[in-house]
Amino acid sequence: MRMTARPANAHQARLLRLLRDEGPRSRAELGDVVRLSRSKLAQELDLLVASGLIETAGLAASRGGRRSGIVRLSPNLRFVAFDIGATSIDVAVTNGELEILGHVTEACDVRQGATVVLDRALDLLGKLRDEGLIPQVHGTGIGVPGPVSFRDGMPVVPPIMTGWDRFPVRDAIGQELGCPVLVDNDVNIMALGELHAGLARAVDDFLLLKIGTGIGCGIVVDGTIYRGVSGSAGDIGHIRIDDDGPICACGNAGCLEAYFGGAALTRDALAAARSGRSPYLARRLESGAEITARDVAEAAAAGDPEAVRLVREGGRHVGQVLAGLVSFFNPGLVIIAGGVAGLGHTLLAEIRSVVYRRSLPLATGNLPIVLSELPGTAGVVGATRLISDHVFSAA
Amino acid sequence: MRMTARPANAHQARLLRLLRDEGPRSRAELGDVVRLSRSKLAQELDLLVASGLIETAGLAASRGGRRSGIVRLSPNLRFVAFDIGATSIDVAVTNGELEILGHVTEACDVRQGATVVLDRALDLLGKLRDEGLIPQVHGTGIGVPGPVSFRDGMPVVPPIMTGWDRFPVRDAIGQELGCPVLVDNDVNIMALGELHAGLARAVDDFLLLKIGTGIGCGIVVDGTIYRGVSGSAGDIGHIRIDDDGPICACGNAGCLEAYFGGAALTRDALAAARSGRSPYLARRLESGAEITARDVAEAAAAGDPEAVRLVREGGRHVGQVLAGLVSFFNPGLVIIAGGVAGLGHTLLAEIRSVVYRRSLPLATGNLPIVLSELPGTAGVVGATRLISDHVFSAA
DNA sequence: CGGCTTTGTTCTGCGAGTGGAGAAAGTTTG
DNA sequence: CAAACTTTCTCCACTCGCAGAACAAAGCCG
Repeated sequence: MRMTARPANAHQARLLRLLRDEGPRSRAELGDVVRLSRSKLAQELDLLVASGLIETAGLAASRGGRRSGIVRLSPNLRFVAFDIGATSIDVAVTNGELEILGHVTEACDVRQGATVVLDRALDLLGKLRDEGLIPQVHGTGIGVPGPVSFRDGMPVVPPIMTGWDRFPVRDAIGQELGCPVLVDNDVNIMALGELHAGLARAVDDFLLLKIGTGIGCGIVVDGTIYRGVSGSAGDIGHIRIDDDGPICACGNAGCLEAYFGGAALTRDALAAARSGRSPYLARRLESGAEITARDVAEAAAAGDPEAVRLVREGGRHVGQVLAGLVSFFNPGLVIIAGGVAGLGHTLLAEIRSVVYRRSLPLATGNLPIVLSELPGTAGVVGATRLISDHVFSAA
Repeated sequence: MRMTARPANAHQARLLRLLRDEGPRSRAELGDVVRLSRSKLAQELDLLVASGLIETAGLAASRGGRRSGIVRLSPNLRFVAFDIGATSIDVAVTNGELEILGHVTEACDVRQGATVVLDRALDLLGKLRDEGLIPQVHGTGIGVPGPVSFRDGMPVVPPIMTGWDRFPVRDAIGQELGCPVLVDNDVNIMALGELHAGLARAVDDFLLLKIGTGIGCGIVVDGTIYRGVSGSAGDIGHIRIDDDGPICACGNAGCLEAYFGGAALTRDALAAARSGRSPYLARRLESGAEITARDVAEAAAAGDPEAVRLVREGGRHVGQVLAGLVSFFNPGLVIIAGGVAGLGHTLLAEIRSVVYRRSLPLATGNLPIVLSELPGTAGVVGATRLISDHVFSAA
């Protein structure tokens, strides 16, 4: 009876994913969902119990006859998530149902390089382990802020992750933790988080727009992440808005990120503070504090007109790009997420207004554009979803 | 022994698609490709022969021992393609291997409405039938120039197809011809044509950019057409290029189609002719001829500077939109097709230049951008591919 | 308590598919 | 030209996955 067992066939994999997504279920209810004979279902469940992946948990209420036995994922199952952001690390541990049991966040500059940052992440995991939360790790999902070769489990020519290019993240962490590991782009794992626990649960094709230090887009086609041929799909930060816009770090002019996103917003906010156009931000600057995107959000919430104008402008530019993507991709849902999503409804209203005006009526007719309802957890949930999909699949 | 048989299981379907794509094959060679025991393979092939879908065709050359029997798709198989364009109808008939046996084209304005245009298409099919090319029709694929509800087999709120909205094209033609019918967007079927017979044969994820009366984009994900949630995916003609560009028929300003595409190019060519900026086009206009996109192509080929400038400008605008799509979608190939593709290498060079400059290096690093090598036939081949995939699938 | 319903378990049988044994057909070698 | 080897085809027995029937166990209801 090994605990590191994998499902032996597609039926077992299906049952595990069902128990993960729907929680404990009686054997009879499972029989209603999966098209299997009662004998076959009982046989596979018995094998899963014997393998230690699931266990029995008493009897369900009667449905008019004999009470059916409940099964659930083993409470000893643990998945680990590392969500590496540009300026932060999130580490979380979940049970088999992907419920977060422990979650720590720490500021950390990704440019310190792969070894430093990953060591820090492992330290944080050690803290959670010390709390006794982790009898054993069954899989680890990792998100990093840049393009990833999913097949190789490593970043490829990432623009902001100095010292990470082709570092074998998957293999290094797999060695360290002795469990299956998958690595993906941080935006992709956020999209998976929304697919698992957020507003996208019933949607097959959707976009997740993440506006933070950078601007990226997670693409879900038919319930699975679309990564493109080199793993860079969704990298929309440098889509052109205007030929004579601000110069971008990438060398071109008028990129979306040159207009909006962490650096651009800080730049504009600082200018507004210095010129005095924004009294709120000017006071902030005088008090000696650094001006960040968060301050703009507060200023806008406080009604500072220049801050509101900045957010509106940003929303307009994001909307212009998103409108094109909606026409092209015709998604069933668009979710706005990321640090700057704290700018909230002012931003959302502006984005909506542009998209609904500029995209095809057929594409926008039934298209919700919403803010993420998973602030801070979409990434880690998505990371565990990624690896659990892998672990809960036929060997 | 019915000729309208369908494969009875997934094995038979697989074998039929193999014979369609690779041509006649010996039983022994088939055994090398499909993972089936010799006995099982022989059994399924015998069933297919009995159903009339395939037939034996002599013996293959020896591979060192007994000669193996060759099988091929029945030469009586026929697929029909209707490729309805904005201003033309193409009707073609193919054999089971999707080789074109007969092909007729006729100018026809799609705005005459569904019944008129489809009757005309059926007339043209009648001509081919009179030539004795069509013993029986096993399936028909139809492409139309507008968004389609693939599930319902009908156009939905198509902008340029007056009199077609929700007309049950699939069911009407199915009734008329007594065979399976599928309807899709004309750009999607061109993409399928490239996937079957063109440069995209070895590529899983690619874009087909069609520049004609309108501008559209076929999206292939993992070897299958992506249609979006309402069937309008790829409708990129109204993506914004500039806020203060020409007013578009859609009501917004600065759409791609307002800059380039059939109507815009004709407009600009006429202006160039009238103003005398283009001597070539001016002569053309004086001779009483109508000025069309084709004239611009000829003028550019003849070295008329203003015509060349028009093509370059157009290519630049197309490239600006395509660059964004490439960053977002990260395809493995981009094919440029459509009537205006006659503008050829001038256009292609300009598009390439913009895309390679403006898209992410990771996305463009190994990205061929090429002209279609299937001038005039991509649509009809794709239409028959669409329906043959359906007919050659397990019932 | 007795009949009815639901659930769990055992057993038999079916159909798909594999792989081996030969027969058939060709090639190569002495 | 015959013998030996190779490849292909056909037939058949056997395995495996699975469904469904039959039966046993457990619970509801009057």
